Amino acid sequence: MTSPDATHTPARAAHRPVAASTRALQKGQQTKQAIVDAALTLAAQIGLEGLSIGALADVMHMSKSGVFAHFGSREELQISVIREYYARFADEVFFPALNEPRGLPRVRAMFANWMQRVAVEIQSGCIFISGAVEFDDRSGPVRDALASSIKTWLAAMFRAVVQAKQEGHLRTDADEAQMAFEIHGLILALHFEARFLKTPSSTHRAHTGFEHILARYANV
Amino acid sequence: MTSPDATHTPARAAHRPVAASTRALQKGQQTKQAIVDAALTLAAQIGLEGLSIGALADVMHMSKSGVFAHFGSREELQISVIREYYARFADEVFFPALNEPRGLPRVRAMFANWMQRVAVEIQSGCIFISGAVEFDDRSGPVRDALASSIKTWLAAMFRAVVQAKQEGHLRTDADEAQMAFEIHGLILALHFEARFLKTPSSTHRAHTGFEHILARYANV
DNA sequence: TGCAAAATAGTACGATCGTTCTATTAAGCG
DNA sequence: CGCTTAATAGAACGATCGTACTATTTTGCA
Repeated sequence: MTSPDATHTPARAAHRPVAASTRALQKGQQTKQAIVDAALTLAAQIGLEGLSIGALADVMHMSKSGVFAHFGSREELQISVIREYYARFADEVFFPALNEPRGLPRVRAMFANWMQRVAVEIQSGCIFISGAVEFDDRSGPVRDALASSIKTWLAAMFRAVVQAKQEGHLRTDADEAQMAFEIHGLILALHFEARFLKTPSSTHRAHTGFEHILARYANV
Repeated sequence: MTSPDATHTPARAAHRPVAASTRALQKGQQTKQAIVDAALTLAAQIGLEGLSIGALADVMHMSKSGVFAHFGSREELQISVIREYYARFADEVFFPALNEPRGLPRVRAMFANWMQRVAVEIQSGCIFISGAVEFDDRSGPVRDALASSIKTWLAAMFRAVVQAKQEGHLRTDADEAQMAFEIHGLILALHFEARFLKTPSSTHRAHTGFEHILARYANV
């Protein structure tokens, strides 16, 4: 899971807190980061399309033009939000799972981290899911950024499954892409039923579903 | 799967073509129906929230106020669209499956019809899915209408699974709600990966996933 | 055919949107 | 400190939104 876009802010490469290289972040950069943070919260709730510069300016106690100047266009703001979301997703879900050994343990860790994140997003909202719906028949740079981020993560999950098979943890006839698809379905059903329908048992259902998938694909 | 709202237009009770009872549909009623049809097409593409009366008036070659007068508010228009979508969904997915005998055959038919509909919606868009994302942290009558329709359908699917177990088609330890959840996940993953990511194999993946679920829950 | 009622059009309103342009303030370096 | 440049504010733009109110047209029945 490498960055889907090289124009990423260098300061956020490794760790969250500000000041990365020799020079500290300029004033402008840190307010821009603060704006993106607020925009992320806003977009998670009302969607990337619902995100408005005016509302964002209110939250930030800034003028519309002051916010706008940092991005130059609404699309660029949306793309910044997507990149920030992607970075946090990778930090919370993907990278920690690398501490687990290749194979099934890592797959389990990735799913567990994913579940944990979705559990939070039942309240806050998930930009990957809402964005996919909002941009599913549009084109342009925002859609591209979103699709790129999502594909990168799904590919990482797929690779982990492939490795599990290589390690001999899965049955020899296991279809890795099929397994990844079914896992994705569980996450989507969890998000749908928990966030929209407010079905309380959804988390348990997703966990059980994952065990069912393992029972099918894993060795003994 | 009964209607979630009794104020349904009586003319659409059984079959699509107009004129139901003794008196034919008044002019106003049939243009209203035409507006709802157009609104449904529009909403499937750009979402219930993206639906605007101005754009709808353009499509209909009518004035904004002419369109507006039929509904009295945008919310009422959105609710009409949801009801129309629900009615079509029931006609295409649920009712035909009742021709199959109770139990596994009917479950299979419901899933097959559902799949077939989603296959179409890969191009046109699905209001249940996009609506769920748009209204997942809102409240009000539109959300209520949407949630009611979706819950009605999911409950129908669940009942079919329960009947399958009653008929002895499922293993005695089969958890019906769990099975329904996993099926829902397949549909959501299909919609996500086919419509947004444009992964061509998604339909096959969903079919295979369903067979996996049957292999787990069904008797021999 | 004529007339009441329904259906539709037309216009206007306040709000909000993204964006542009210009002015003002704050920051950072010599 | 002073000066350049970056950062922010302010005002205005055209567009679009949902809705209200008032004509005008069309419909359907006596």
